Amino acid sequence: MTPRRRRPPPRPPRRRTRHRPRGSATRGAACSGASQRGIRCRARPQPTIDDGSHAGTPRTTDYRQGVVSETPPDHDAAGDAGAGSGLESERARRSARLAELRDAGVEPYPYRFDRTHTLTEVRERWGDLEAGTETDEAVAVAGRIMLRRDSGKLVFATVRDRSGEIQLFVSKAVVGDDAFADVKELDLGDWVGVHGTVMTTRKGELSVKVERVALLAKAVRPLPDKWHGLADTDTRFRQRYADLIVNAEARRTFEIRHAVIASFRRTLTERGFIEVETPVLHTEAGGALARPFVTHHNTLDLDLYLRIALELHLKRLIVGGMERVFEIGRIFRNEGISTRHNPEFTMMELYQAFGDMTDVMAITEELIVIAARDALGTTVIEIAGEPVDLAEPWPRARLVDLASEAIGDEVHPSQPVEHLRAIADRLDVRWEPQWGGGKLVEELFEATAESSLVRPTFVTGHPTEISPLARTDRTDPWLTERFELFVDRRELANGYSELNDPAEQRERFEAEQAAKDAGDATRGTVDEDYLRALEYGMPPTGGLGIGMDRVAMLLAGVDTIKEVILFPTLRPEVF
RNA sequence: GCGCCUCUAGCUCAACGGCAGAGCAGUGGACUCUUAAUCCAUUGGUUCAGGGUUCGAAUCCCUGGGGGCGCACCA
Repeated sequence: MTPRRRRPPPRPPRRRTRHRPRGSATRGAACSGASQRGIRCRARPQPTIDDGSHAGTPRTTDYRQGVVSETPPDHDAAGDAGAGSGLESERARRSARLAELRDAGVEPYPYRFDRTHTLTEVRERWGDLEAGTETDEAVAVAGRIMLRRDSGKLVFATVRDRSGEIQLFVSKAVVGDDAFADVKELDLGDWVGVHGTVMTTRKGELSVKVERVALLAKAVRPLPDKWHGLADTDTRFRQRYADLIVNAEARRTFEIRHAVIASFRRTLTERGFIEVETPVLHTEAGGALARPFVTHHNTLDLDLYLRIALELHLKRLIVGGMERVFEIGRIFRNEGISTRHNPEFTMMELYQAFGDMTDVMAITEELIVIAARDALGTTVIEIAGEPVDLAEPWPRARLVDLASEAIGDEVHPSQPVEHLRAIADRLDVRWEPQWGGGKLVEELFEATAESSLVRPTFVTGHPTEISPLARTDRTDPWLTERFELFVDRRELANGYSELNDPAEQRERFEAEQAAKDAGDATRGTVDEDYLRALEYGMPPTGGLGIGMDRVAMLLAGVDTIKEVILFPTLRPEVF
């Protein structure tokens, strides 16, 4: 069992993403959202509804009576609102409670609350109090009410802040009748600020003995099931806020993601890299082979592309003498969506002057190993069910050798295309006539060898044809000094010795342009400004790109990119 | 884009051609040491939408919508 499987004890294992996509919270949300705007829930062709006058519509009438502004703030109204059930009556009941508070002169959405401790700080400081201890230590804490246990003249509530949870101990005898009644009116999901003293119960549960409770924000909408949380992946991603409230696994995943990115920044800064920010809006979409998103600037009346890579601007900075630069930024590719692909994703790219491919391979290993240590406290993770120690050296193998071995026949981009096409046909690999030997060899590699790369592996020596920005291999003119890092059959990183000869770069660009003109939309164009930059002289340089989402996936142990992106791209919800 | 799967109360799930149900949440009540508190009572449904088959449809068929998975594209 690896540490990353650690879960808070009281909860059962959260379901992994793919099982049972059940329930349809989306609809519920859609309903209430719509009714706020006076639109009838579940849009059916029913033209009499959308005129805003709901009085004659039986199904919408009853719960509407409870809505704040229309409700006389007394208990009867709250009672009426609570009659019936379902989301709308629940929202009405909670809203009516808001109105009552306002009427009583209480601001249900105060501006601030000064706390003395986070909940984990309380636990750290008083965690070893013996059972049945009362202290005079006054604290002010804040959090969301997650659970409540009501036993007559005592109420126990579990509140949670970002750091952790703690129990509130509310005694009628301590707070008085009125305040006790107010506490009983609190709902699961409400944010509260609490003044009290630290104590432990007879069974030893560390608690805050409440003296005063202030409502910090009312939850008008009920929380998902307190035990099962949300199961429907659609709802989890669309309503990430709700997912984060009820799903500890999701919170943990994004903590890991944060730790990984923070770790990268720290490591690179320590090694003399400067963090920069380059344009997202490009006039040419270069640096990778991918379809771009197109957008438009009105005043300039100019079509622009969202960047598909960071590469070309960063290398301009190497020309400018910045020597070591990196950027962690969002990239956009107008391609398919899958468990491994989101249209926008986060890439880290770095460039190091005076180095080559071997330097950036070393940095790749270092970055990921240190990130694992920082995020998980260990370098041992589980990949495809097997424990793998990332700290062990990662094997390196040439792409052509891996492909040849998997095929059982030597392949190399220098071979006649007919020969390579015949092998492709034999292996049922589909090819296109404009592909040269390099592209064919890459396709053969992907079809045969790639799926066996589970443990971290550097694949090196990609054909020149598919690597227009990488420097030619010093021992083989058909290949480049390039590597890709594969882990769990996924490409995680890509780096090379950067091509810095402006004349050769122009030839490569022209080949890209020709391929694009021939109909391959993913291919590149001639970037004249970049060529001009190279003409000023770019020192020998090693460059690297790492897909941060995929590193986060690897270290968080999740198998869908949507699990590491807070708000993944989805079709718009129908309200 | 193609194939397969899926959608039932606010949430988690039953019912699989014959009266739409449970747990949680909510509501009313009991309880001064609970831990998903417990106990008693109880509200809540256009079964994703539309059409069809049938005496009868949540269930079978068709169309549409959302989502998931696989393939393709890519990182």
